[in-house]
Amino acid sequence: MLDMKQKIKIFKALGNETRFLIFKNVFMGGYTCSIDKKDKNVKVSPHATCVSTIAEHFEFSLPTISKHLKELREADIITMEKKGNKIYIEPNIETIRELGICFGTLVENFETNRELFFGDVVIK
Amino acid sequence: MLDMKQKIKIFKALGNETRFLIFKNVFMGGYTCSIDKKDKNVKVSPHATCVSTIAEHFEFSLPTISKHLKELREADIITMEKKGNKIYIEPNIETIRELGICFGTLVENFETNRELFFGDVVIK
DNA sequence: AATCTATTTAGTTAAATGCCTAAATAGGAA
DNA sequence: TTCCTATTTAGGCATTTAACTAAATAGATT
Repeated sequence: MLDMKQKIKIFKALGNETRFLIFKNVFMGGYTCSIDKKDKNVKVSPHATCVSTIAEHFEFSLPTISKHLKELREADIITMEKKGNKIYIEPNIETIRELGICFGTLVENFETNRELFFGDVVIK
Repeated sequence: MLDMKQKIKIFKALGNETRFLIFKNVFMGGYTCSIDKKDKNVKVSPHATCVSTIAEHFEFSLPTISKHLKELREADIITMEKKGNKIYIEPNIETIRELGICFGTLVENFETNRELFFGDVVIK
């Protein structure tokens, strides 16, 4: 389960438009590094992409995108795996699933507590 | 449904430890404004609290807490309703529910796409 | 070995953030 | 009206963030 520090890191990472869009970009997948299409030996999921391929879709410099990717990785919502001189990036679906569960549980508990223990009352 | 700007606002709001804890505090409820217990006419949910009551639980100044609460309200994850000279604060469960659904859908779609359309493949 | 490709690190800068105290506003009670 | 309570606004300051360019590193290719 995600602890508080980890959740805050994730929220911070996604609370910036550029990083949010990079994450969306990684998550949606759809374009792989162009070179890989020629390389028969590179085994990657079609979701995988690499730093410079992502950077192509943004106006920002490569170092800026690299730094953002690092923050997304530290929040554990993407993975970055080095193969050769490139880094393959994929969404970390497990973390996203856990986060979804956290919100679900929160909502569920809230409603349960409210109904069973409190309800809307007039305080006297 | 929550649009992108709204989601980013929510993540930004929760991506700061103080605000995360304030939100948790509001969400967990448990303590109402002390004065309300004496006032038979104030109709509030037991989850409701007010700015100064929240501030009591933090080391930071009242204006700082007030500013953080404003940001949580602008992210639409809490509500603030003025009654008399106090402001009653409650979690906005609807927004949290929607956010949970967003993550759930994201995970679901990811898996569906992966299985139906791609699978892990070797790119040639 | 020299070069090319992919990425990160370092150093700089402007803007945003998170905190503070003091003052202003708004409503309730004496 | 005056005072008290609750909250926000204003202004200031230190830190962090998000961007840049230039240089360094690491691996692949010639």
